[in-house]
Amino acid sequence: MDAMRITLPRLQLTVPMPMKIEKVAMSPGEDGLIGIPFPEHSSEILAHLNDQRRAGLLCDLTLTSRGARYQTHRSVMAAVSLYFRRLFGAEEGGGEGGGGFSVCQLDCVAPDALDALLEFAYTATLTIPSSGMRDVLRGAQLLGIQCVADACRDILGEKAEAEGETAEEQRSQHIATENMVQEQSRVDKGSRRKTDRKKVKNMIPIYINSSFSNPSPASPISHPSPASDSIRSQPFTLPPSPKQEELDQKIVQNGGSRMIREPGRGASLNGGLFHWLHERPLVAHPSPVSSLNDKLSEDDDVEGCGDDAMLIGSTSIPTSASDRGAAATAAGGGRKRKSQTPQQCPVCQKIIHGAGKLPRHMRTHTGEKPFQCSACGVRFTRNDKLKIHMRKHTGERPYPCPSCPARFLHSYDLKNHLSLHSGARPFECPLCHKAFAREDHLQRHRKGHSCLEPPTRRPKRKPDAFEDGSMNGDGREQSRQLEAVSLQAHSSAFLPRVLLDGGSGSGTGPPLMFPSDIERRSFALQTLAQFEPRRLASYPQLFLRGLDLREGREAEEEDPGETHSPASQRDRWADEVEEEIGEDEVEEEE
DNA sequence: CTGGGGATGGGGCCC
DNA sequence: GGGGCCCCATCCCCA
Repeated sequence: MDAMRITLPRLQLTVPMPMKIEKVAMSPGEDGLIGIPFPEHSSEILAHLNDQRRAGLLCDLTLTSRGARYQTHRSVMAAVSLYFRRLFGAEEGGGEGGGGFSVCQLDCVAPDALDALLEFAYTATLTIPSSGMRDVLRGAQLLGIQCVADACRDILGEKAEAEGETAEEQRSQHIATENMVQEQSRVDKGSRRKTDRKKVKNMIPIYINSSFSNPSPASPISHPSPASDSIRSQPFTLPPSPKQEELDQKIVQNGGSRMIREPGRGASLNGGLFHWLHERPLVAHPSPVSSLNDKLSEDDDVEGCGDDAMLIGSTSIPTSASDRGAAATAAGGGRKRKSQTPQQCPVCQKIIHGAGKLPRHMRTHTGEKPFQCSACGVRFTRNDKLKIHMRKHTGERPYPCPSCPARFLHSYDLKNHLSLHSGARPFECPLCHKAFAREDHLQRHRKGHSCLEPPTRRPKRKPDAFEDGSMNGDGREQSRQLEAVSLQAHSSAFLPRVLLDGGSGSGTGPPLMFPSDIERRSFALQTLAQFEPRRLASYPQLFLRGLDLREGREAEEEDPGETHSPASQRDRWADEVEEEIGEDEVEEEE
């Protein structure tokens, strides 16, 4: 249900839409200047630049590496790379602030690595073969792309090694960089045509301790504004700029066809792909509808499906929803399901249960907040939420604690509070046995990386304890055995196994990923599948794994028969870990 | 990292 | 069927 939370923070639908801007401006109590954030602006700019790069539009820089050519934009490269900043004199206090380079030969950076770094520059996504990690690290160091270099070192376990560099070494490397930049600059100023053929053979590996930060900071993937979408929908029909024509001619003169390499194409696909998403994925732009779907998928991954790619899921909506409801009823949740006609949202196709609930749901799309607090002007999408909000002004706290003077605004606050009195912590981590009073705290605990310490409360299982019949296999004993699965199982129990296996270092293994990027990759894959299937075709393994991964999560989270009782959750988690054990044992036998 | 408060969106029941 | 009210799950934010 929350699979997309990381990449899809709650949409601020009231802001980007022009008709809502007026509402914002008219909000009482907001005199003077107003700030209207467009959180998707930076990502859209980057995406447009990437489109231009792929189309060869407005490119004013060609990078070459061992025969491969990559068209790019100097401004982007200067924003990403300290090396290019200095090369172009674009660094703060720099010289002419632009330079006149058109071709830069970087034979010291492997083509695939350069390709990956370029892709990173335009998408904030680093996609490289795991076998090419060192090349990328080397390239990132050479070009002064610090965040990529740091990530590669982390992955390669060379953090300490890199940090162990002496200041003297870094100084010498820094000087080498300066010399390299100066040399490149001097020659290039002399003859731009000569630059095409010039080989920078004396590039010295450098470590630039820059403070580069991602040019596209994490921003919520929110719906694009209609205006931006209309722009995006227009094909690129602009004629090449004179500079572009010159550049193209130059490329032809140099005997090289224009080469916009796609990441991961060709030989680089041999090994297991390492796909690392830096910040948010920028592989493509979702349409407004799909954005809304994505937004909805925060809560219901299957239900919010309006695009063709997800039609299968869409057709299953009514069944799924009704089944879930029926299952909830059958599970003895308490409330009897009222016979009512579900309504389907025309925007996201989501099935809304309950008569009269569709308008309420639609406001989540439009951003309309018709209910305004007369005291502070805050607006709400729902009247009942405003009513609760008004309690803050009236001081009404209708939920008193029977055990103490505390009173609460919400019934669930009281419920949480009561658990403090009772000391009840019904939500226990099946692995470290840490107990929580609130389910969401346990979920947070499981999702985070806090659950990494080896279990200490219970002894390790005996090797054959389960087989010799001395154990009855009940849940408690099973839990003890689960603890013996080891730290790896502990940390991996809630991660798709393929991801962890990817860390084996094998070049042919599955992709290695950071756990926190699971959802991001999943989203990126889906977006890629929807908007750039051609590129996705280059990632067969990645695509399949991504979908498997996502389906796995959905299967886990969309189980129509699941209940949210602590006991049932423990059972499910125990099952997960049990499967983990089974897999481990199979591996041991092998 | 955890505990706690608050916000948000969906579903059930009722009028 | 529309809407109010309530409960619930989940998330975010802050200390």
